[in-house]
Amino acid sequence: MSAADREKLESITRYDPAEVEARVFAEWMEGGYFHPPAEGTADENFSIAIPPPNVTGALHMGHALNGSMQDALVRMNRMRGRNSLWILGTDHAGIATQAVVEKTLKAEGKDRHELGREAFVERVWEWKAEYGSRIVEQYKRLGASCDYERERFTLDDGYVRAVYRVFKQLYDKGYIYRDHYMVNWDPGSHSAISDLEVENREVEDSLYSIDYPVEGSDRVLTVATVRPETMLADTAVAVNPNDERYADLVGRRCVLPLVGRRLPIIADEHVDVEFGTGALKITPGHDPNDFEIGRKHGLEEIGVIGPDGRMTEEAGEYAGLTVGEAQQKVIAALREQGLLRSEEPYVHSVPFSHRSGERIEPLISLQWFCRMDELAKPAIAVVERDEVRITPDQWKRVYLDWMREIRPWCVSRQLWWGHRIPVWYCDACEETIVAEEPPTGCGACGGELRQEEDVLDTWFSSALWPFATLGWPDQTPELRAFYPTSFLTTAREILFLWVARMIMTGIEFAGDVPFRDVYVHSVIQARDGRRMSKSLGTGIDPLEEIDVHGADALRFGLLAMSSTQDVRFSDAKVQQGRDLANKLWNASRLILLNCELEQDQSHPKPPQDQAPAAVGQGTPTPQPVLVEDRWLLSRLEQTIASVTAKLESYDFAHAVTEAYSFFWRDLCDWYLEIVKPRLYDGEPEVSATLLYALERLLALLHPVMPFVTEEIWSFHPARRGHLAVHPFPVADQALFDRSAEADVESGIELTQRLRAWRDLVDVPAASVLVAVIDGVSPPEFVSRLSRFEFDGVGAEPVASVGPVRVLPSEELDAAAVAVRIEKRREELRSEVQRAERKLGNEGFVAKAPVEVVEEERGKLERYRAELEELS
RNA sequence: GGGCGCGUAGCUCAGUGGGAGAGCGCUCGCUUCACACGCGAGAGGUCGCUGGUUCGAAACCAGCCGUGCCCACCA
Repeated sequence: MSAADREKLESITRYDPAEVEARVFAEWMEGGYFHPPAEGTADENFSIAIPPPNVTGALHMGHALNGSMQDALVRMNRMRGRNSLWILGTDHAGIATQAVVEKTLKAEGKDRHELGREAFVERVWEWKAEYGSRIVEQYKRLGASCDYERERFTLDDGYVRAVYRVFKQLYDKGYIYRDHYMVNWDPGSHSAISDLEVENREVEDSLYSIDYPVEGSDRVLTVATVRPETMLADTAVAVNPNDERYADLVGRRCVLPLVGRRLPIIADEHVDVEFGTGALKITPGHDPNDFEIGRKHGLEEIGVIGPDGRMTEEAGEYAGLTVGEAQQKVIAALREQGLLRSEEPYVHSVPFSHRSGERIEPLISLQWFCRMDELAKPAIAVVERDEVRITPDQWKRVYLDWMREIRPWCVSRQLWWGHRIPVWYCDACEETIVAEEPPTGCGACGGELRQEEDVLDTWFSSALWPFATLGWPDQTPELRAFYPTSFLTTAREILFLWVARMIMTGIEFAGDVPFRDVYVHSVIQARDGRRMSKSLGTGIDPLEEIDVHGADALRFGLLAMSSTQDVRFSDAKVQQGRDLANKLWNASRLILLNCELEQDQSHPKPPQDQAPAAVGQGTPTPQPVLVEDRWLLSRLEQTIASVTAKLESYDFAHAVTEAYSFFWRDLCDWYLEIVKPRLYDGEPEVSATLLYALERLLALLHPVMPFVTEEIWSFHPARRGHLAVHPFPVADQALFDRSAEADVESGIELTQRLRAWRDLVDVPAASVLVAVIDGVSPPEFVSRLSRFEFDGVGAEPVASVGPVRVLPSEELDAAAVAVRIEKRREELRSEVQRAERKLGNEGFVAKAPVEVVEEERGKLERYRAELEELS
């Protein structure tokens, strides 16, 4: 070790992530480790496509958790020598990005219509150039080992080609079509949105009952509605066909109040006899159910509410009013005419735009749709057959249930920022042309063409992410080497929005599923159990956590928190991660400053050009003789086996806590304390064991805590290259040693009993007690770590702790000892009672497995013997 | 309305048929030559409630109470 390194290790007693992280990350980038060659096959390689964050986004806890999981797996596989690609990129996020830029325009006192489409889009690109890489930089802070050289954007040129190719092919297959249909109109973004972008919220409204006079009769039909203003667009009244009260009215007409239109009275199964009076006003233009009923019965579709959220000319005297104003005016008019029968408070669920937060206005408009049923079929089959495995498996059923009920997808959006739909219209001959490249003129009449104004739903392009990022539709080397990807982690909220659609498009266009494994991770909630959300102000900023505690601490904490169920964010877990990083640093200082490799086994620093994956493990496998060394290595190898298995099965929380407990308890609390005298003596065998264990432990932890492990590794005498590309340890079963484990663990147990005994009889911590051993001597360390000397002579013992007979001494207070002994007797009596009761149960002895019964008998015997001794 | 979860120590959570666990917090004791972001020792739980299955239940089953999420076109 160089003098400078030694000086650093000696002087820095607290790990400082802020000093380390940027420097280490730069070294990885310089090494090019995250940019694998496009070689080999997808089966040999490992790849993940990151769920692309919005360009407008900032790293939030969901990204951080998701990124920690993905990075752990990518790093582990990279260390195994596989070509590992984690592809990174951002989503153009149509509505969100357009909204951001519109806001900056507004601040300048302009709006996008003044600028015009072209200039506006130009403006958004400028915004993207300036701010679009923010989230990518934030992923670097987390330590994410993405391939930053292959960064993609859903609107870059190649990606647009993929989107147009897919659109065209779906159109040619007849899946994509244009129709006047009921859509979710979002007045906030002035666009249609898909069903999946709608969230229902409970709202308190008023339920109005209104009398519709029946034509040529003195009867009335009383209908109930929460939206009286839509009555202006009513085109029928419906009753249930089995409703005898109204059987005679079906086929007749009633008169629409305020408007005077004659409305047919129709019969439809949809109407609930029990609800209200059993009569339902039908507004096909502004209610999704009524729309269905209207199409079934061939009713007229009238629109009285426009895309601007105001009443249209069709609304007559109400034209120009907002929906709310119109409602008040309609109610006032009805009340005046005595047709308002009642008004009562009513709580029901109402659709809101997930994007803008505004209340959805259902209305009929001309939109592009994609029918999904045929695409869904194979996507259902692959999940049924587990060719795409969804974990935890309850989500498999959720996926399948949804896919089996899938409905057409409204893919057009009335925005300017996005993939402009590749459709051209000829006004001269009414020809519609769908093409991947802009056509020069109308093929039929040579007339001028104008392109569709609408853009595609953002999710239409993200659905292609796993293969479009690899260069599809070209048959690129990347596509061959990394498709299908290996794995996807996701929040469940985008299971339908994104995951299902990737599976469908992957099968249809890339010829295979996009990934083999989907892991649906839990949601980290705010500390108080509410949702983390910007608007609620409940978000916790991962970057602040990184600033304060370090990226490794946050990563460890998030993985430790993660679980199959949702959990509240735990500062304690992040702190545990920070403490772990610090302890790793300090334990490593102790080891590195006191251990040396045998001369001929140490290696020079690696040449820069050395192929890292080709470098094997640096420290030679030790051949330990002493029981504590064998114990440590046995525990180490078992931990490697277990942690690896847990990472591979996405059980991150248990993986990290198990590694933690091996390191903290076994290595630091026990092994290091046990071997300190040998360590300070410079004994070669301890050096060999510790350097070996440290190397393997650092490698094991590196996927979870890459920075601190890499930093420590830079001081390790066996280092030949970066840990990021160091071989990942494979458990060496030859080092498993059950008997060493049993011996050391019983020594540990005895040490703890002796320490507890001392504490309870109030012996000063520093004083050494004298005792003799009755029977087999425990391992050497027991005496030292418990501050007992086992070579006493003469005197009558004053107490027994296991095989240890404590001899009298000045520091021992006889009364305290007596109290302690009585306490132990109590414990033993209760244990004996419990065991006797159990063994006295005939059913237990007869039916429980033999080994369980035997174990119980053994315990009883031991307790009785100890009790005997104490009497 | 349908579906899926959850209810275990003061807090946040593990634990899925054989004597209740972790981290944090709390108490007591330690300036022990890696670390006070540390070391040692403790206290603390009728495992939501009620029944059932079993020799044995925190775990399995049923019901109830509480709580969270997803899906759904009753105005």
